[in-house]
Amino acid sequence: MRIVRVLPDVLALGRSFDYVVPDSWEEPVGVGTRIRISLHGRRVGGWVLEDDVEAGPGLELKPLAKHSGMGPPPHVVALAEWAAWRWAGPLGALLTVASPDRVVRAPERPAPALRATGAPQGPLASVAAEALGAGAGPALLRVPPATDLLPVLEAALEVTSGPVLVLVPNLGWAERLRERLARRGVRVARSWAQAAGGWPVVVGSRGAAFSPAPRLGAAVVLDAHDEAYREERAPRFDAARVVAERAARDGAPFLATSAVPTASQVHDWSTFELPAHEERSGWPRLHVIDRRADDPRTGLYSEELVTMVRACPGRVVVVFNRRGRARLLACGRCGELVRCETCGRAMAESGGRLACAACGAERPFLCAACGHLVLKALRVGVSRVREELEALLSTEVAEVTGSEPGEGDARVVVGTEAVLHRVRSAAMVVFLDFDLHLLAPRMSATEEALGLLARSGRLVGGRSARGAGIVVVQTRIAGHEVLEAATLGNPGPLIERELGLRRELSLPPFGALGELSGPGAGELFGSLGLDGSPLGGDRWLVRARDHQALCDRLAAAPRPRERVRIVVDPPGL
DNA sequence: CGGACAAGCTGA
DNA sequence: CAGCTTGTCCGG
Repeated sequence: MRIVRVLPDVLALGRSFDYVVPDSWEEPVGVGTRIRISLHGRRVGGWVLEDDVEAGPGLELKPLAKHSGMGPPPHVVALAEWAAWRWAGPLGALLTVASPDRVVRAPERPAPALRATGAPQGPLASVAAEALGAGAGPALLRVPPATDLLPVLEAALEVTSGPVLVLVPNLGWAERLRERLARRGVRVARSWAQAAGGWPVVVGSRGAAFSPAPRLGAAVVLDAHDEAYREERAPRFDAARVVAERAARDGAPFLATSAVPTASQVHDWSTFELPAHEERSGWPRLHVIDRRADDPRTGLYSEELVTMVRACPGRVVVVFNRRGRARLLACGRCGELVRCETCGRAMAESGGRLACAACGAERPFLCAACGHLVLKALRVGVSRVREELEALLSTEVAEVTGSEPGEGDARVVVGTEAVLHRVRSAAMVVFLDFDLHLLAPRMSATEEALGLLARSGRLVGGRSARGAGIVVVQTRIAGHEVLEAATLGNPGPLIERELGLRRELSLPPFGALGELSGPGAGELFGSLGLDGSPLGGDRWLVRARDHQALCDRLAAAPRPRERVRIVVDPPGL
């Protein structure tokens, strides 16, 4: 009698059960296989976690109820188990990421094919080849923002016959890259079944870290600093680090690229750089408008800026960060503004309810006019900027929001920093008030601010490129090191300084942090026996010497009855 | 998580 | 005491 250990896909359950594999089954069953079981009187899905388990004493085992096709192969299940430990979250959530959307009965094997040939040329390809070189360990290649990264992938394809796992921050980029590679004769997996079958290249976004590809030949993560690699649901894994771990397990070279790597990445991976002039030329031309002398009441638009925008022949993208501005809520159904019944002013969400900042009145989080429960934030800041710019420039100005797909055809578009993700190219990118970014009260503010300039560089192109545009920054801190780094096209000194600061404060990567929140946070914090401090409300910060210590404690501590949310490596700290 | 079952509350 | 809510337990 063959017994397997099964993890039900009921996340809150968080434990496994043993079942018998029916003799009549013909489909293959092994670690990772998707199955259905009857558990406590109901049918639920699950994964086989262990094969050939010893029968427990005196337990009447039930048979597996149904075969639901392939799941992640055993080495990916093991990787998911590691990630569940590393980010202190439920394994089932990671196995869901690692499983196909639809039932897959068999892998799709690639026909033996000729690979694209021709050794890649140029300085980028040669530094990438060096970084991928045998025995180098996890490598980080600093490349300026306006760089075509295809030579990096060609270099990776040179060192192995595959599979090469390539991660990019979003699906749009993934699809464009697949098409480009396919046009060059590279066989890129187009489905889960093909990845499982061992196609030579797999390109995907965050979830592809858990692709079913067999033992890797190489792994590449492009724009490794991008926050899109961080899963937003628990466990909040970092796909770039998952891929680094996976490559290490497979003995495959790992290469991350970034214009603005994080301090932790620079610390943990060996950094490779382009020749200084190459790096510099891939950063955009930067124009700083020093507003220190301006009357604070002149508002957001300096004379110099208005002149530059008027004179610009191409598309202008205006970035305005409305953080810290009053935000209005409106009903998602009837459009009624959410206002205080006592004093008539705008109310904001506070602890799941609506609160008036002016008079302190409180009421439930719903529309007073129609009772609808969905209230949406009005982008008041950006809307007003749009109107004001339109009046100033006497030209049409469009507002680009995070949710609407198109960028329209207006010459000038305005939006929050999300606009930099929606528009592909521009002649000019303007930051109306860059100080908001430079002074954000987060440890990672400087990294993020430089990241915005790098992203702008993708839109306008490198300073030495023909027809390249310009990035314009209005600020009262004109000598800020972030602006200097972008001007020189060298983030190195900034990152070194950041690392020094973090070393002094024992912040990551010199120590590990976790954030606990929710009603059970205090209880869990108490039972961990680790250093830390309350963050106010239900939130606690835990500190440990390293991830081994932090994650081992988190895995061993009993979970309190009440809910706790655990974020290992909380962003912004 | 969600079904089972027990204990607690209410109303006629 | 039926009928309903709320709480606790537990799954192979």
